[in-house]
Amino acid sequence: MLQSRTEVVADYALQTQVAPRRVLARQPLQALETLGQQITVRRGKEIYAEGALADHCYKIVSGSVRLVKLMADGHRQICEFLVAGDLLGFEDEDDRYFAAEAVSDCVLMRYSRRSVDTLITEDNAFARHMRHLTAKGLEGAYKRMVLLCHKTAQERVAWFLLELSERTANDNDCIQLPMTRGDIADYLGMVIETVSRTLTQLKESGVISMQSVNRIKLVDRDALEDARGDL
Amino acid sequence: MLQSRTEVVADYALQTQVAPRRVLARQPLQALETLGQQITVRRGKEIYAEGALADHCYKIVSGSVRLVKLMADGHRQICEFLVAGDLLGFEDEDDRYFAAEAVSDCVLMRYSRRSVDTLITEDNAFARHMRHLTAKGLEGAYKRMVLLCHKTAQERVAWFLLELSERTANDNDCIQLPMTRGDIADYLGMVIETVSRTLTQLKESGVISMQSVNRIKLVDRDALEDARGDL
DNA sequence: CGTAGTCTTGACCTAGCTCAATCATAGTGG
DNA sequence: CCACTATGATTGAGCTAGGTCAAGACTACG
Repeated sequence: MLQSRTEVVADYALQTQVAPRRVLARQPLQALETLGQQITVRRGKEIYAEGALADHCYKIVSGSVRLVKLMADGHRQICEFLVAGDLLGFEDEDDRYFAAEAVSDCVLMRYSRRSVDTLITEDNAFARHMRHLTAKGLEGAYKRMVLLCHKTAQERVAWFLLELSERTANDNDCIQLPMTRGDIADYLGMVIETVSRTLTQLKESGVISMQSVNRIKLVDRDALEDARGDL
Repeated sequence: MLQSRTEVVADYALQTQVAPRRVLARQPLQALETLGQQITVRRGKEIYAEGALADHCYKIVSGSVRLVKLMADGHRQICEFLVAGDLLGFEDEDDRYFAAEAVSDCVLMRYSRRSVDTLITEDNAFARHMRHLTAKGLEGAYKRMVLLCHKTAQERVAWFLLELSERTANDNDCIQLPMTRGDIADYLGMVIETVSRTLTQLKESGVISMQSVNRIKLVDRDALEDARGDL
């Protein structure tokens, strides 16, 4: 299982290269390319800690990342999953509001906060692009808020699967889940058991099938979209 | 009651003038002052609609505003409450993701998107300040996410009351609720009845008292902070 | 005084949580 | 190659917080 989780990483990297929706976004980011150095982070390791000084920003080359907020009462909230191509830690704040952890083995580009700041003040297109990304991030957060307030377990899981299938290019409507059920639960505001039960329900109603525990085939995408409801 | 809701507006405006936490934020925004024109919006009226062209930005002079997302299934999500001093609609997007409505009668400063864009490219301090505000907004959204995922009705309402009391200066730990129970419910991901019940519970346990239906006194702030839990 | 909008309270019901047992899979060491 | 172990996933059996539905109560205002 660990093995398969690691393989996914390579997939993402490859697929993102050709995913058309990223091409547009790439242009203004070329200015970054020369500034960064490449680093790797092993599965489960922290990229940065909650409360740490925000001295670097990152771009995910391959692998996926979770943004984690840990509560005193032991609860864990996953604020966001990020995949290859996504930017990370560009919030304009002195210290991290949440931690970033590698869900699978990751290759990242790392940029110093200072050089990014300079780029933002000097390159208008880049600055505008960053503002746009932040706005999209905020929009996504509000969407999740609606999800967490008003949606049933089925709707949440359906939404999650569709979202993941859109964000990571995939062949034949087959998606790899690099994260555990626990991760999904903490992302969707549910418990592990409910995530598991909901997946089996979807499987039994023929909407999805599971080649392995973390390889899911979207058999009936229309039914899944119905199950998600509108957002 | 309508009367009292309207009175609050004037209070906010006055109090924000002297609230120390706003003073710092005001400096970089002075550049805006000359660009805007003042408008008023009556209680319940739309400032902008969901999906509308985002051609203006606003600053709240007095009154309060809700950001509303309406779902096809009839559910309504209030993404944010904004009070005097807050900025509104500065997201870098072509059309509005949610609608903005006046919770009470409002006085707003309105700026054309074009002039704000120019200011952002020309005034680095202003641009930085705007990035910082957006980052704070995102942080707030993630906090709400935690709230919606893991918190009980009591914790949500306690959090809401404390939040409101911090954001709107108030005398003697007394806060005015410009919004209805329905608004609060749609903000906290609950139903009207539960909001009402929770408020009575807090009242009966002596944590708060209610001078009128929308004027709440925080009798025991410590107990309220306990009820909120940590965030 | 009547009306309309808002708020409160009560009685019920259910989606999803908790607790607990079992199963599946990958990695390990002999 | 085969136990053995650890981690994760599934399934089952209750239980409860909060949602639903329905009936009143309060308040502002014409």
